Amino acid sequence: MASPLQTAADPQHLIEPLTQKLSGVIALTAEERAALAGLQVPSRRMPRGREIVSAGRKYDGVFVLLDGAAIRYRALRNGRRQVLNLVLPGDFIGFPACFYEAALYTVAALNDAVVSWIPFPTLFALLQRQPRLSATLFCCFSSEAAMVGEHLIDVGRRSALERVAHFLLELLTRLQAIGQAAERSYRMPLTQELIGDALGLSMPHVNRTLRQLREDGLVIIDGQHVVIEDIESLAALADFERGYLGRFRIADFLDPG
Amino acid sequence: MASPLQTAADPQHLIEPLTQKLSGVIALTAEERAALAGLQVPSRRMPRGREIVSAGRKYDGVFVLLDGAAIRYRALRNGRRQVLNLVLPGDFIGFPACFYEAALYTVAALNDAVVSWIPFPTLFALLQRQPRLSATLFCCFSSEAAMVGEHLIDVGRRSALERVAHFLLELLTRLQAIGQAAERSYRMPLTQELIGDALGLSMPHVNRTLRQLREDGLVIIDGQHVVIEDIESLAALADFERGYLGRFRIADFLDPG
DNA sequence: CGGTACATTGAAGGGGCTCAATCCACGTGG
DNA sequence: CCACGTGGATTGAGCCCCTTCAATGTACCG
Repeated sequence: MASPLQTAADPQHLIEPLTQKLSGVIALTAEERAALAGLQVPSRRMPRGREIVSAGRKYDGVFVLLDGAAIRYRALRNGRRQVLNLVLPGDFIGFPACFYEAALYTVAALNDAVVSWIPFPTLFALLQRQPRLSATLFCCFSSEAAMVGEHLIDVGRRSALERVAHFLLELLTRLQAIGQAAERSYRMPLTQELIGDALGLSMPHVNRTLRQLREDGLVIIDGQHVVIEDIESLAALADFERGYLGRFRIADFLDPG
Repeated sequence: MASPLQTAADPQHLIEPLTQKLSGVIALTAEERAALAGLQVPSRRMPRGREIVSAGRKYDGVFVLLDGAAIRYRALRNGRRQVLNLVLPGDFIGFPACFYEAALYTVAALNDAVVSWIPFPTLFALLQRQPRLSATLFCCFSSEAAMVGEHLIDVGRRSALERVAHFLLELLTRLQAIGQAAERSYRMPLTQELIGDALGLSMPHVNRTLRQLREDGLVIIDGQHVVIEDIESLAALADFERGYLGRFRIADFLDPG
């Protein structure tokens, strides 16, 4: 089944997760909102498992994930796989690889997802006309880079228990930011095998670690349903600081429009 | 001893490592070179060990490393430390943390270093007037983010031997790009302890791993002097692809000026 | 000459991996 | 309606890579 190309009947709706994300960084003017809405980007449905970006191919633009979830990963020659990050609605797909001759990583849909496509000429024209959006985009890219940085700290210098705890808390915070998590619970989009590939652990050990967290009364996990029982203790265990997911301060340096 | 503030008597010279780096992405016009040279940024000498950026503090701009070397790292509560990346001349200091309320990581000079300071208003004004430079900067940030990404793959899914091999090759490539390495040799700017903090290994094991690489005839290490004996075998061992350090392709999408 | 920083090497222990079996939920077709 | 296949979760046993702890070596410097 070929993925049907949806006509962008309602571009305002389609680009909305991105607009919402950007407006969390600076207060967007009406003109900027109009410029974003005017992008007229087509959206495309991607079935579960489909590769949205394939490592080694080249792309003349960036994708934005509008609905669903995806993972960015690299498959190594020895059969192992490292998941770099989880892509959630509003996130760009293609950074930082999009400017390279060949994509560095593969991005695959975790479940049925919707993505839109912004060609480079369109993107650069937008940024040239709306310099404040350009600065905001720097912030978004910074945020993604910071998440990979925290991820590196996780994998490099934390125990399995600390890693999983940190992972669960980061996911809670990110999902809350886009309204897909309650105060202490959410739906886990990854299998235990993928959690292992993200955290540099084997699947059996992910399972054992989750069991330990459960036995310690820190989390409840039933299938995909995750409940954080004791956020304080979990955050202490994981040395979790949500600063890197938080607010930016460039608004002070930009003209109001 | 307070760090002496140098008068920017020769800004063209001072900003040169950055200009050289940017001109590796796109061919800079005379106007763009002049705009960069006109930045009039003061440079400052940082003695070995000095913190250039301290985690938790806030900064109203970015630094550019002009000479020397530095590490970006996070010190964890449990006393451990993770080095995120090595900062070399021409690299920005402050990305991705610079847009946050508080710096996420600490950046410390490895040896006597020279940095320049670009306040946000100056930077944003430059980018607004020179949109091609803005796009080029996106590429530079992409490159830094990609290096952290590769670093994550290294630490998450490779053995100690593969990690160290990959690390040595990445360093060779990066130092060559700025003319600080010969075809197969360079001066190692990090101690074995710091290599361990970068690769998620203990110092004794870094030592043993280096010895193994030496015994296998892949590298020669004598103090700070590193010679890659067998690049092919080392690259095969490390699964090293230099693509992420390589060329960009945004030039096609930008007007020549 | 003593102190500091870094490199080197050994011994012992543990955290996480590998390999393997089992279980369960679910969908699908006979 | 049940047999079967499949994807994922769960659990166990054994082992190995890497850590921790510790001692020693060595160059450099005040």
